[in-house]
Amino acid sequence: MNDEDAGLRARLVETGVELLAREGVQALTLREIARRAGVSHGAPRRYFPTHLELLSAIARRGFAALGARTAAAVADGPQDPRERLTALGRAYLEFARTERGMFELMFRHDLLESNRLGLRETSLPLFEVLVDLVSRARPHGGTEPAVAAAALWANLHGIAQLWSWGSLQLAAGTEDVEPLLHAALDAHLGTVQP
Amino acid sequence: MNDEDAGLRARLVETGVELLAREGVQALTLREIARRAGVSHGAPRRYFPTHLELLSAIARRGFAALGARTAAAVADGPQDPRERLTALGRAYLEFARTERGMFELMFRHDLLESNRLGLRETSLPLFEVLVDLVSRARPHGGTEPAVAAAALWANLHGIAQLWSWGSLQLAAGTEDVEPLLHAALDAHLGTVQP
DNA sequence: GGAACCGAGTAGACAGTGTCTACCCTTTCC
DNA sequence: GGAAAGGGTAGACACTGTCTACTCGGTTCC
Repeated sequence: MNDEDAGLRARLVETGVELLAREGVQALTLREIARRAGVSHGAPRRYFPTHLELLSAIARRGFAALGARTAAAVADGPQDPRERLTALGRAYLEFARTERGMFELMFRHDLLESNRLGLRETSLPLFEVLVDLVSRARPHGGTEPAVAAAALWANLHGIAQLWSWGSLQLAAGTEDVEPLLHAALDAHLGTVQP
Repeated sequence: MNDEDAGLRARLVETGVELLAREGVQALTLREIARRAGVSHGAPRRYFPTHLELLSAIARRGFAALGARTAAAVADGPQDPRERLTALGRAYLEFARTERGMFELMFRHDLLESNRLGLRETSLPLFEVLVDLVSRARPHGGTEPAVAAAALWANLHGIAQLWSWGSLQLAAGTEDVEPLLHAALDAHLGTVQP
C-alpha cells in the first residue's frame, strides 16, 4: 500500500487503463476493475456513481495522452508547418494503432453522448494547434481555416478508424498507412508542384 | 402469421433492424429481439449460434442499405463525376445522420474483427464506384487512384463519425455539414480555380 | 473519556444478460 | 403406426450493473 496510493479513485482509473491496454475494451467490467484494484465490487460506486462515469474517466486519460503525444510530435520536429502536420498526423495514427483499445473507448458513442468527457478542455487545444498549422501551411487557401482544419482532422480520424480494422488497406491495396497519410496531407494542404 | 413469415431467421433480422432504428444500439439485446419477434429467448440460437452473429446479420443489412442509397444517389444525378461524388458524399453523411444506430453498429470493432460481415462483398462495390469516379474527376492526379479514393472515403467516414457526436460542428464553428463536405471534396479533387 | 457521527469499503440482493442443456411438439418419412 | 428429426420452449448457470443495509475505524464534539 505504498505505490501511489493517492486514494482509490486514481487507482481505479489506473487499473482500468492497464486492463484496457492489456485485454481490450470488453474486459473493462466494473467488477473486474474493482477486482484488479483489490476492492469489492461496490467500492467504485463512491467515486463513480455509474459504470459509464468510470469509463469516461479512463477515456479522459486517453485524450490527455493523445494530446500530449501529438503535441510532443509537433514540438520535436522542424519548424516547417507541413512537416509538423505530417508529424502530428503520424502520431495520431500511431496512437490509434498502438493504443487500439483506448482509441476505441475514446470514441464510443454512448460515452460521447453522456458527455462527462470534457472534450472542450481535453481536445480543443489539440484542435487549435491544428488550425494554426493548417492556416500557416496553406496561406492562400479558399476555405475558412477552421473548416479546413476540421476536414483534415476528420480525414486523419477516418484513416485511423478504417485502418484499424483492415478494410482500408484492402481497398487501398497497401500494407502501409503512410501513403494514405501523405495523400490526405497533399489533398488538404495542396501538392507542391515541382 | 402471414406478414412475411419466411422463417424466423429473416423475422429476427427484421425485428432487429426496426428495434435498432427505434431505440438505438444498446437496445439490441438478444432476449429483447426474441421478445419482440414473439419467440422465446432460446429460439434465435438455432439460426444465430451467438449474439454477435445476429448483430452481424443486422449490420449486413445496414451495409446493403448504405450501398443501395449511395448507388442511387450516384445514378440519379448528372453525369459530371464531381457532381456525382458530391451526391455520393451527401448520401453517405445523410445515412450516418438519419440511421445513427445502424451506422454505429456497422462500424463496431468487435463486429468487424470477428468478421462475419462479408465486407468484401458488401462494401467493395461501393468502393469501386468511388475509385472510378475519383479517377475520372481527377484525371491528372499524382497519387494512385485507389489510394486517393481510399483517402477520400476515409475523409467522408471521419466527417460522418465526428459529426455524429457534435464535436466537429463545435470545432468547425458551423451547424451545417455541407461546408465540410465541400472542403473535403475540394481538397481531394482539387479546387477549380476560376 | 465516552458517545455520536461520518467517510469508506464490504457483502448480499435483484433484475437482466448470453450461453448451454434437457425437454417437448409437430411434421415427415418408411 | 412408430421412429426420426427439425424447430421452438423453459430452466439453469455464471456474470453483469445497480441498489441497499451493514460494518468498522477514525474524528469530532461535549
